[in-house]
Amino acid sequence: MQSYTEENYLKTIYHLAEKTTNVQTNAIAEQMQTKPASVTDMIKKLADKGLIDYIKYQGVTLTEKGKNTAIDIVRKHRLWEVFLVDKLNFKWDEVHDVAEELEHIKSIELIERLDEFLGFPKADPHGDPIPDKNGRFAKTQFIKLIELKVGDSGTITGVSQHSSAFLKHLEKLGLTLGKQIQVSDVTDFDGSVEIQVSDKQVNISREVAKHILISSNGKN
Amino acid sequence: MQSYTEENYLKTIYHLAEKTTNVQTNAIAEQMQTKPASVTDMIKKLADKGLIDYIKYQGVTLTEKGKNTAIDIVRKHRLWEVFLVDKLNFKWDEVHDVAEELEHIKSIELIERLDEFLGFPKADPHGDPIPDKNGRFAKTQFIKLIELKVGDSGTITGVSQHSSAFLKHLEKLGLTLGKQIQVSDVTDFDGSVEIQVSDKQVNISREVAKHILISSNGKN
DNA sequence: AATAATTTTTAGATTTACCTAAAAATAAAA
DNA sequence: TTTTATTTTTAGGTAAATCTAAAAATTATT
Ligand SMILES: [Mn+2]
Ligand SMILES: [Mn+2]
Ligand SMILES: [Mn+2]
Ligand SMILES: [Mn+2]
Repeated sequence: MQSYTEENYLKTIYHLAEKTTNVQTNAIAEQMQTKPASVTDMIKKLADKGLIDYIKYQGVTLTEKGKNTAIDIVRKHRLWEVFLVDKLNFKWDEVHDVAEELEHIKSIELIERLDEFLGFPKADPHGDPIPDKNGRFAKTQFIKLIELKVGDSGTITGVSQHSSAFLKHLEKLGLTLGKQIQVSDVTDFDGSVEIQVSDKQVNISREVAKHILISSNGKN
Repeated sequence: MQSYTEENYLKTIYHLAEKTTNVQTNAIAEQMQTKPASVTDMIKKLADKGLIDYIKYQGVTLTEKGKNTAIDIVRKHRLWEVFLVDKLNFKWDEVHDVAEELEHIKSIELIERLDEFLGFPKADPHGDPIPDKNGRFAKTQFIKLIELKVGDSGTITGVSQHSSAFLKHLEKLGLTLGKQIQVSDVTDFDGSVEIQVSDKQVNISREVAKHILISSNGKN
């Protein structure tokens, strides 16, 4: 059984490992909003418990056991987010912090029944995949909106940025999950992208376009 | 903002204060499954924070602020229990431990929306009243089943014992919340009570009858 | 290869929530 | 009203998770 804090470290390491192979002390510290010295302390403990492999000065990697634990927390986090949006009518930019707390509730039965109650969802309100109870993810095929060419179309199925500011911005532009879009122009000057959504033309910056994930349904 | 532990102390003190006016250190220790010395430490802290009034060797009482905090936790606990039973199909004897964890999730918005989602319930799965968001309880008029005379009838609206063993026993006898009952006999020998429920006759011990709460609907 | 910069670890403290054992206060019994 | 029993508090310590400041290891730059 892991403490609340240990669980958060494992989850952080898991997410960092999605980007870089070798997860470093400073990166963990930044993500956890703590100091590198504290991270070193916790890293030793997690290594002692067999949850991570650790060589001094060389960063850490999750063991099988550690990875399973992390995935389980990710599963809980995302299921709770679905609950908050689908059942309690929270907006997609309001759910993360509450889910950060709910993900630590320790009851297998609870999460099984919640999963069923929600209809075994495959993705959370941000399009992130929800692993099943065995830790398996349905594999998804995303492409960044920025990579689409003029004329390409697709469906918004995820975002790779979860800040409230970003999500509210998308909401305002009508760019929500499930929306059908088509790229109508790419501005030479600043690389901003003009897209067609629900019969409207909207212009989004390169920065925004980078963080919208599209499941492509055909090029032109 | 209180810690998880502080919240549990406040809730324990609140519940003990329902029974005795002056809540003693040993009683708190027993309830919290900890040692009196630890209770003294925490009591000092809560007094410093203005959540309880404390005179050395004289026990404690909740301040207005402390009482409000405690009631808020009771509210959350009971709402989550309703959620678990009504939405996730838990049985009434399975919800308490999970609710003990859920009650500490800190989000006013969450509990407001949960309350609404559940249809603003007035009682939890054990018949315990749920305070509204201002901490006010709908006043209820219970009488213990043991106090009924032969011929008296009423509706089961609560239990004053929450152990899984007791609740499962009632379940097996068909004595669940909302059931209409009538006392048909009281045995001289052991004081056990014979009651009529859903066209069946069941015999329950004095001990069981003491912990079933009835909203009386007329004597005979 | 030597020096400088960066990253990571150790050393030594702090805070929270516990504990045991012993002392002090209060309550009950003789 | 002493004596005894019970309750409560203090004294002193432990473990988890954090911190700052300084030392050590690694990596990058001349
Ligand atoms: Mn999230
Ligand atoms: Mn998410
Ligand atoms: Mn309960
Ligand atoms: Mn209850």
